[in-house]
Amino acid sequence: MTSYALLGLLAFDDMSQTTGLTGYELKQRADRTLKFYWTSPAMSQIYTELDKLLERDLVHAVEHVEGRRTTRRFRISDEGRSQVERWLSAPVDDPFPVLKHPVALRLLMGHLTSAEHVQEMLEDYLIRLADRRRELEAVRELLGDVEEVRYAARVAEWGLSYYDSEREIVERIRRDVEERG
Amino acid sequence: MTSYALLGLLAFDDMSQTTGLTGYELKQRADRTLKFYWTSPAMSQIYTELDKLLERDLVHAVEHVEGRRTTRRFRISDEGRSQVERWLSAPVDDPFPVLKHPVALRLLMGHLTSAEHVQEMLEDYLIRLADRRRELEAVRELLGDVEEVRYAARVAEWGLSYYDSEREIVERIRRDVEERG
DNA sequence: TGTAGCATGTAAGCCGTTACATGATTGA
DNA sequence: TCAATCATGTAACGGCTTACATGCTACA
Repeated sequence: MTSYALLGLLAFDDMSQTTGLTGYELKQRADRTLKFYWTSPAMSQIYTELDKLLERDLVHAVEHVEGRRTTRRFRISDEGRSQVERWLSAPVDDPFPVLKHPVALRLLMGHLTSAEHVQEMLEDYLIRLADRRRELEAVRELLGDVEEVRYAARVAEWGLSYYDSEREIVERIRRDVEERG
Repeated sequence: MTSYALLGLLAFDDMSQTTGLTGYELKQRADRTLKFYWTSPAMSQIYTELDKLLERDLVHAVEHVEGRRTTRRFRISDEGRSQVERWLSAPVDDPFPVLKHPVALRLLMGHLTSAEHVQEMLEDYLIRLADRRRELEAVRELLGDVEEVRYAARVAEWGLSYYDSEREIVERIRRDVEERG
Protein backbone atom coordinates (compact mmCIF):
# COMPACT_ATOMS: atom_id res chain seq x y z
CA MET A 1 0.00 0.00 0.00
CA THR A 2 2.73 2.44 0.92
CA SER A 3 4.54 1.56 -2.27
CA TYR A 4 1.43 2.49 -4.23
CA ALA A 5 1.34 5.73 -2.31
CA LEU A 6 4.91 6.55 -3.32
CA LEU A 7 4.22 5.46 -6.87
CA GLY A 8 1.24 7.80 -6.83
CA LEU A 9 3.40 10.71 -5.75
CA LEU A 10 5.81 9.95 -8.57
CA ALA A 11 2.86 9.88 -10.98
CA PHE A 12 1.89 13.36 -9.81
CA ASP A 13 5.37 14.63 -10.30
CA ASP A 14 5.43 13.18 -13.77
CA MET A 15 2.53 15.36 -14.86
CA SER A 16 4.81 18.38 -14.82
CA GLN A 17 7.89 18.18 -17.03
CA THR A 18 10.52 17.04 -14.61
CA THR A 19 13.73 15.12 -14.24
CA GLY A 20 12.16 13.07 -11.49
CA LEU A 21 12.50 13.15 -7.73
CA THR A 22 15.25 12.15 -5.37
CA GLY A 23 14.39 10.04 -2.35
CA TYR A 24 14.90 13.14 -0.28
CA GLU A 25 12.41 15.17 -2.33
CA LEU A 26 9.93 12.35 -2.27
CA LYS A 27 10.06 12.45 1.50
CA GLN A 28 9.19 16.14 1.38
CA ARG A 29 6.21 15.47 -0.84
CA ALA A 30 5.09 12.73 1.50
CA ASP A 31 5.31 15.14 4.42
CA ARG A 32 3.01 17.52 2.60
CA THR A 33 0.41 14.96 1.57
CA LEU A 34 0.58 11.38 2.83
CA LYS A 35 1.27 12.55 6.34
CA PHE A 36 -2.30 13.76 6.81
CA TYR A 37 -4.18 10.54 6.09
CA TRP A 38 -1.54 7.88 5.81
CA THR A 39 1.96 7.69 7.18
CA SER A 40 4.84 9.66 5.90
CA PRO A 41 7.43 6.91 5.72
CA ALA A 42 10.84 7.42 7.26
CA MET A 43 13.63 8.31 4.86
CA SER A 44 15.14 4.89 5.25
CA GLN A 45 11.89 3.27 4.23
CA ILE A 46 11.59 5.48 1.19
CA TYR A 47 14.98 4.39 -0.06
CA THR A 48 14.29 0.72 0.50
CA GLU A 49 10.86 1.07 -1.08
CA LEU A 50 12.37 2.80 -4.11
CA ASP A 51 14.87 -0.04 -4.49
CA LYS A 52 12.01 -2.52 -4.48
CA LEU A 53 10.08 -0.55 -7.08
CA LEU A 54 13.24 -0.37 -9.16
CA GLU A 55 13.66 -4.13 -9.07
CA ARG A 56 10.13 -4.59 -10.29
CA ASP A 57 10.70 -1.96 -12.99
CA LEU A 58 7.85 0.20 -11.73
CA VAL A 59 10.18 3.19 -11.60
CA HIS A 60 13.40 4.04 -13.32
CA ALA A 61 16.28 5.97 -11.91
CA VAL A 62 18.70 8.30 -13.57
CA GLU A 63 21.99 8.70 -11.80
CA HIS A 64 23.44 12.16 -11.73
CA VAL A 65 27.11 12.36 -10.98
CA GLU A 66 27.62 15.77 -9.43
CA GLY A 67 31.23 16.17 -8.51
CA ARG A 68 32.16 13.26 -6.31
CA ARG A 69 28.63 12.46 -5.29
CA THR A 70 26.01 10.42 -7.09
CA THR A 71 22.33 11.21 -6.66
CA ARG A 72 19.47 9.31 -8.18
CA ARG A 73 16.32 10.84 -9.62
CA PHE A 74 13.34 8.55 -9.87
CA ARG A 75 10.46 8.62 -12.32
CA ILE A 76 7.47 6.34 -12.59
CA SER A 77 7.68 3.93 -15.55
CA ASP A 78 4.86 3.06 -17.96
CA GLU A 79 4.63 -0.29 -16.22
CA GLY A 80 4.44 1.50 -12.89
CA ARG A 81 1.68 3.76 -14.09
CA SER A 82 -0.42 0.89 -15.39
CA GLN A 83 0.15 -1.02 -12.15
CA VAL A 84 -1.26 1.90 -10.17
CA GLU A 85 -4.17 2.17 -12.57
CA ARG A 86 -4.94 -1.51 -12.22
CA TRP A 87 -4.76 -1.27 -8.44
CA LEU A 88 -7.09 1.72 -8.46
CA SER A 89 -9.71 0.18 -10.69
CA ALA A 90 -9.70 -3.26 -9.07
CA PRO A 91 -12.63 -3.94 -6.76
CA VAL A 92 -11.79 -2.39 -3.43
CA ASP A 93 -11.36 -4.61 -0.43
CA ASP A 94 -9.17 -2.41 1.68
CA PRO A 95 -9.28 -2.64 5.42
CA PHE A 96 -11.45 -0.06 7.09
CA PRO A 97 -9.43 3.07 7.96
CA VAL A 98 -7.47 2.77 11.16
CA LEU A 99 -7.16 5.59 13.63
CA LYS A 100 -4.41 5.46 16.25
CA HIS A 101 -5.48 8.13 18.65
CA PRO A 102 -3.42 8.41 21.84
CA VAL A 103 -5.62 11.21 23.17
CA ALA A 104 -8.81 9.17 22.86
CA LEU A 105 -7.01 6.24 24.47
CA ARG A 106 -6.01 8.38 27.42
CA LEU A 107 -9.45 9.90 27.68
CA LEU A 108 -10.92 6.44 28.01
CA MET A 109 -9.01 6.06 31.24
CA GLY A 110 -9.84 9.52 32.49
CA HIS A 111 -11.31 8.09 35.69
CA LEU A 112 -7.81 7.04 36.72
CA THR A 113 -6.60 10.62 36.92
CA SER A 114 -8.07 14.03 37.81
CA ALA A 115 -10.64 15.93 35.77
CA GLU A 116 -8.21 18.87 35.71
CA HIS A 117 -5.52 16.78 34.15
CA VAL A 118 -7.92 15.47 31.53
CA GLN A 119 -8.85 19.03 30.63
CA GLU A 120 -5.22 20.02 30.31
CA MET A 121 -4.61 17.07 28.07
CA LEU A 122 -7.50 18.03 25.82
CA GLU A 123 -6.40 21.65 25.68
CA ASP A 124 -2.93 20.57 24.72
CA TYR A 125 -4.40 18.45 21.96
CA LEU A 126 -6.44 21.38 20.67
CA ILE A 127 -3.28 23.41 20.27
CA ARG A 128 -1.51 20.70 18.35
CA LEU A 129 -4.62 20.19 16.26
CA ALA A 130 -4.68 23.86 15.32
CA ASP A 131 -1.02 23.67 14.28
CA ARG A 132 -1.74 20.70 12.09
CA ARG A 133 -4.71 22.38 10.57
CA ARG A 134 -2.67 25.41 9.64
CA GLU A 135 -0.11 23.17 8.00
CA LEU A 136 -2.76 21.48 5.93
CA GLU A 137 -4.46 24.76 5.13
CA ALA A 138 -1.19 25.95 3.61
CA VAL A 139 -1.06 22.81 1.49
CA ARG A 140 -4.62 23.37 0.38
CA GLU A 141 -3.83 26.91 -0.70
CA LEU A 142 -0.80 25.72 -2.61
CA LEU A 143 -3.03 23.45 -4.66
CA GLY A 144 -5.34 26.24 -5.73
CA ASP A 145 -8.12 25.42 -8.18
CA VAL A 146 -6.09 23.68 -10.86
CA GLU A 147 -7.72 20.76 -12.62
CA GLU A 148 -4.61 18.57 -12.47
CA VAL A 149 -4.56 18.50 -8.70
CA ARG A 150 -8.28 18.60 -8.09
CA TYR A 151 -8.28 15.22 -6.34
CA ALA A 152 -5.38 16.23 -4.15
CA ALA A 153 -7.32 19.36 -3.23
CA ARG A 154 -10.35 17.27 -2.32
CA VAL A 155 -8.26 15.08 -0.06
CA ALA A 156 -6.85 18.18 1.60
CA GLU A 157 -10.35 19.50 2.17
CA TRP A 158 -11.36 16.17 3.62
CA GLY A 159 -8.50 16.52 6.09
CA LEU A 160 -9.48 20.06 6.99
CA SER A 161 -13.03 18.97 7.60
CA TYR A 162 -11.73 16.21 9.86
CA TYR A 163 -9.65 18.65 11.88
CA ASP A 164 -12.62 20.98 12.23
CA SER A 165 -14.84 18.20 13.50
CA GLU A 166 -12.13 17.12 15.94
CA ARG A 167 -11.90 20.62 17.29
CA GLU A 168 -15.63 20.85 17.86
CA ILE A 169 -16.07 17.52 19.60
CA VAL A 170 -12.97 17.91 21.76
CA GLU A 171 -14.08 21.35 22.87
CA ARG A 172 -17.46 19.93 23.71
CA ILE A 173 -15.97 17.08 25.70
CA ARG A 174 -13.63 19.46 27.50
CA ARG A 175 -16.58 21.58 28.62
CA ASP A 176 -18.46 18.49 29.68
CA VAL A 177 -15.54 17.30 31.79
CA GLU A 178 -15.39 20.74 33.35
CA GLU A 179 -19.08 20.68 34.22
CA ARG A 180 -19.66 17.08 35.19
CA GLY A 181 -16.18 15.82 36.00
CA MET B 1 1.04 1.98 24.42
CA THR B 2 -1.03 -1.06 23.52
CA SER B 3 -0.05 -2.68 26.79
CA TYR B 4 -1.40 0.37 28.63
CA ALA B 5 -4.57 0.03 26.61
CA LEU B 6 -5.00 -3.57 27.72
CA LEU B 7 -4.11 -2.66 31.27
CA GLY B 8 -6.77 0.01 31.07
CA LEU B 9 -9.39 -2.50 29.98
CA LEU B 10 -8.45 -4.71 32.90
CA ALA B 11 -8.79 -1.70 35.20
CA PHE B 12 -12.33 -1.18 33.91
CA ASP B 13 -13.20 -4.78 34.50
CA ASP B 14 -11.86 -4.55 38.01
CA MET B 15 -14.41 -1.90 38.92
CA SER B 16 -17.14 -4.52 38.88
CA GLN B 17 -16.65 -7.47 41.19
CA THR B 18 -15.15 -10.03 38.90
CA THR B 19 -12.85 -13.01 38.70
CA GLY B 20 -10.90 -11.28 35.95
CA LEU B 21 -10.82 -11.75 32.21
CA THR B 22 -9.43 -14.44 29.96
CA GLY B 23 -7.35 -13.44 26.97
CA TYR B 24 -10.30 -14.35 24.84
CA GLU B 25 -12.65 -12.07 26.75
CA LEU B 26 -10.12 -9.28 26.70
CA LYS B 27 -10.09 -9.53 22.92
CA GLN B 28 -13.86 -9.09 22.90
CA ARG B 29 -13.63 -5.97 25.04
CA ALA B 30 -10.96 -4.63 22.73
CA ASP B 31 -13.22 -5.21 19.76
CA ARG B 32 -15.91 -3.15 21.40
CA THR B 33 -13.70 -0.25 22.44
CA LEU B 34 -10.09 -0.04 21.27
CA LYS B 35 -11.07 -0.96 17.76
CA PHE B 36 -12.66 2.42 17.14
CA TYR B 37 -9.72 4.69 17.90
CA TRP B 38 -6.78 2.40 18.33
CA THR B 39 -6.16 -1.11 17.10
CA SER B 40 -7.81 -4.17 18.43
CA PRO B 41 -4.78 -6.42 18.77
CA ALA B 42 -4.85 -9.92 17.34
CA MET B 43 -5.49 -12.74 19.83
CA SER B 44 -1.91 -13.86 19.56
CA GLN B 45 -0.70 -10.41 20.50
CA ILE B 46 -3.02 -10.25 23.47
CA TYR B 47 -1.60 -13.45 24.89
CA THR B 48 1.99 -12.36 24.39
CA GLU B 49 1.20 -8.95 25.84
CA LEU B 50 -0.44 -10.54 28.87
CA ASP B 51 2.64 -12.68 29.41
CA LYS B 52 4.79 -9.58 29.37
CA LEU B 53 2.53 -7.79 31.85
CA LEU B 54 2.65 -10.88 34.04
CA GLU B 55 6.43 -10.87 34.05
CA ARG B 56 6.45 -7.25 35.16
CA ASP B 57 3.81 -8.03 37.82
CA LEU B 58 1.38 -5.51 36.40
CA VAL B 59 -1.32 -8.17 36.25
CA HIS B 60 -1.86 -11.41 38.07
CA ALA B 61 -3.37 -14.52 36.69
CA VAL B 62 -5.50 -17.15 38.37
CA GLU B 63 -5.47 -20.52 36.72
CA HIS B 64 -8.76 -22.35 36.60
CA VAL B 65 -8.54 -26.04 36.02
CA GLU B 66 -11.83 -26.95 34.39
CA GLY B 67 -11.83 -30.60 33.55
CA ARG B 68 -8.78 -31.32 31.49
CA ARG B 69 -8.32 -27.75 30.38
CA THR B 70 -6.60 -24.87 32.10
CA THR B 71 -7.76 -21.33 31.54
CA ARG B 72 -6.23 -18.22 32.99
CA ARG B 73 -8.15 -15.22 34.28
CA PHE B 74 -6.22 -11.97 34.48
CA ARG B 75 -6.70 -9.05 36.83
CA ILE B 76 -4.78 -5.82 37.08
CA SER B 77 -2.46 -5.66 40.10
CA ASP B 78 -2.01 -2.68 42.43
CA GLU B 79 1.34 -2.12 40.80
CA GLY B 80 -0.36 -2.24 37.40
CA ARG B 81 -2.93 0.29 38.43
CA SER B 82 -0.38 2.74 39.73
CA GLN B 83 1.69 2.29 36.58
CA VAL B 84 -1.31 3.30 34.47
CA GLU B 85 -2.01 6.23 36.76
CA ARG B 86 1.58 7.40 36.49
CA TRP B 87 1.47 7.08 32.73
CA LEU B 88 -1.76 9.05 32.56
CA SER B 89 -0.62 11.91 34.75
CA ALA B 90 2.84 12.25 33.24
CA PRO B 91 3.24 15.16 30.84
CA VAL B 92 1.90 14.05 27.51
CA ASP B 93 4.26 13.79 24.59
CA ASP B 94 2.40 11.30 22.51
CA PRO B 95 2.73 11.32 18.77
CA PHE B 96 -0.02 13.15 16.96
CA PRO B 97 -2.87 10.76 16.06
CA VAL B 98 -2.22 8.75 12.93
CA LEU B 99 -4.88 8.01 10.38
CA LYS B 100 -4.35 5.24 7.87
CA HIS B 101 -7.06 5.90 5.38
CA PRO B 102 -7.00 3.74 2.24
CA VAL B 103 -9.99 5.56 0.76
CA ALA B 104 -8.34 8.96 1.03
CA LEU B 105 -5.18 7.48 -0.43
CA ARG B 106 -7.09 6.15 -3.42
CA LEU B 107 -9.00 9.39 -3.83
CA LEU B 108 -5.72 11.26 -4.10
CA MET B 109 -5.00 9.32 -7.25
CA GLY B 110 -8.49 9.68 -8.65
CA HIS B 111 -7.14 11.22 -11.86
CA LEU B 112 -5.66 7.84 -12.74
CA THR B 113 -9.09 6.21 -12.99
CA SER B 114 -12.60 7.23 -14.03
CA ALA B 115 -14.86 9.61 -12.13
CA GLU B 116 -17.49 6.85 -12.08
CA HIS B 117 -15.15 4.48 -10.35
CA VAL B 118 -14.21 7.09 -7.79
CA GLN B 119 -17.88 7.62 -7.03
CA GLU B 120 -18.44 3.91 -6.61
CA MET B 121 -15.54 3.71 -4.26
CA LEU B 122 -16.89 6.54 -2.14
CA GLU B 123 -20.36 5.03 -2.07
CA ASP B 124 -18.92 1.73 -0.96
CA TYR B 125 -17.07 3.52 1.81
CA LEU B 126 -20.26 5.25 2.94
CA ILE B 127 -21.91 1.87 3.38
CA ARG B 128 -19.09 0.48 5.45
CA LEU B 129 -19.00 3.68 7.43
CA ALA B 130 -22.69 3.35 8.28
CA ASP B 131 -22.10 -0.24 9.45
CA ARG B 132 -19.31 0.90 11.69
CA ARG B 133 -21.38 3.70 13.05
CA ARG B 134 -24.18 1.35 13.96
CA GLU B 135 -21.72 -0.90 15.76
CA LEU B 136 -20.41 2.00 17.79
CA GLU B 137 -23.90 3.32 18.42
CA ALA B 138 -24.74 -0.03 20.03
CA VAL B 139 -21.69 0.27 22.25
CA ARG B 140 -22.69 3.79 23.21
CA GLU B 141 -26.15 2.62 24.21
CA LEU B 142 -24.69 -0.20 26.24
CA LEU B 143 -22.76 2.34 28.29
CA GLY B 144 -25.85 4.34 29.20
CA ASP B 145 -25.43 7.26 31.59
CA VAL B 146 -23.55 5.52 34.38
CA GLU B 147 -20.90 7.54 36.16
CA GLU B 148 -18.36 4.70 36.18
CA VAL B 149 -18.16 4.57 32.43
CA ARG B 150 -18.65 8.23 31.69
CA TYR B 151 -15.24 8.57 30.05
CA ALA B 152 -15.84 5.52 27.92
CA ALA B 153 -19.15 7.04 26.85
CA ARG B 154 -17.40 10.26 25.90
CA VAL B 155 -14.90 8.39 23.79
CA ALA B 156 -17.76 6.57 22.07
CA GLU B 157 -19.46 9.88 21.34
CA TRP B 158 -16.22 11.23 19.98
CA GLY B 159 -16.16 8.28 17.60
CA LEU B 160 -19.76 8.80 16.55
CA SER B 161 -19.07 12.44 15.85
CA TYR B 162 -16.10 11.41 13.73
CA TYR B 163 -18.20 9.00 11.70
CA ASP B 164 -20.85 11.65 11.18
CA SER B 165 -18.32 14.14 9.93
CA GLU B 166 -16.85 11.51 7.61
CA ARG B 167 -20.25 10.84 6.15
CA GLU B 168 -20.89 14.50 5.45
CA ILE B 169 -17.59 15.29 3.82
CA VAL B 170 -17.55 12.10 1.75
CA GLU B 171 -21.07 12.76 0.49
CA ARG B 172 -20.02 16.25 -0.41
CA ILE B 173 -16.95 15.06 -2.27
CA ARG B 174 -18.99 12.42 -4.07
CA ARG B 175 -21.39 15.05 -5.34
CA ASP B 176 -18.52 17.25 -6.37
CA VAL B 177 -16.91 14.42 -8.35
CA GLU B 178 -20.27 13.82 -10.01
CA GLU B 179 -20.60 17.45 -10.98
CA ARG B 180 -17.08 18.43 -11.87
CA GLY B 181 -15.39 15.10 -12.55
C1' DT C 1 34.41 27.79 10.41
C1' DG C 2 30.59 25.70 11.52
C1' DT C 3 25.73 24.68 10.99
C1' DA C 4 21.67 23.73 8.25
C1' DG C 5 20.05 21.46 4.48
C1' DC C 6 20.72 18.02 0.68
C1' DA C 7 21.44 13.22 -0.17
C1' DT C 8 22.06 8.20 0.63
C1' DG C 9 22.14 4.24 2.78
C1' DT C 10 22.67 -0.12 6.57
C1' DA C 11 21.43 -2.54 10.86
C1' DA C 12 18.81 -3.62 14.75
C1' DG C 13 14.69 -4.04 16.63
C1' DC C 14 9.59 -3.34 17.81
C1' DC C 15 4.95 -4.00 16.93
C1' DG C 16 1.66 -6.40 14.93
C1' DT C 17 -0.17 -9.63 11.57
C1' DT C 18 -1.33 -14.30 9.44
C1' DA C 19 -0.82 -19.07 9.49
C1' DC C 20 -0.64 -22.97 12.01
C1' DA C 21 -1.71 -26.17 15.80
C1' DT C 22 -4.55 -27.92 19.56
C1' DG C 23 -8.37 -29.09 22.22
C1' DA C 24 -12.89 -28.47 25.20
C1' DT C 25 -17.85 -27.18 25.48
C1' DT C 26 -22.46 -25.99 23.92
C1' DG C 27 -26.32 -26.45 21.39
C1' DA C 28 -28.84 -27.46 16.91
C1' DT D 1 -22.63 -35.57 15.27
C1' DC D 2 -21.20 -31.42 13.53
C1' DA D 3 -20.52 -26.53 13.73
C1' DA D 4 -19.79 -22.60 16.43
C1' DT D 5 -17.70 -20.70 20.18
C1' DC D 6 -14.44 -20.72 23.94
C1' DA D 7 -9.63 -20.90 24.87
C1' DT D 8 -4.51 -20.90 24.31
C1' DG D 9 -0.51 -20.63 22.27
C1' DT D 10 3.99 -20.77 18.64
C1' DA D 11 6.41 -19.43 14.34
C1' DA D 12 7.29 -16.80 10.49
C1' DC D 13 7.21 -12.72 8.54
C1' DG D 14 6.08 -7.77 7.05
C1' DG D 15 6.22 -2.91 7.77
C1' DC D 16 8.07 0.69 9.85
C1' DT D 17 11.04 3.15 13.15
C1' DT D 18 15.38 4.66 15.38
C1' DA D 19 20.09 4.78 15.50
C1' DC D 20 24.06 4.95 13.09
C1' DA D 21 27.27 6.21 9.33
C1' DT D 22 28.80 9.13 5.52
C1' DG D 23 29.72 13.10 2.80
C1' DC D 24 28.61 17.31 -0.09
C1' DT D 25 27.01 22.36 -0.60
C1' DA D 26 25.52 26.90 0.67
C1' DC D 27 25.67 30.48 3.53
C1' DA D 28 26.08 33.20 7.77
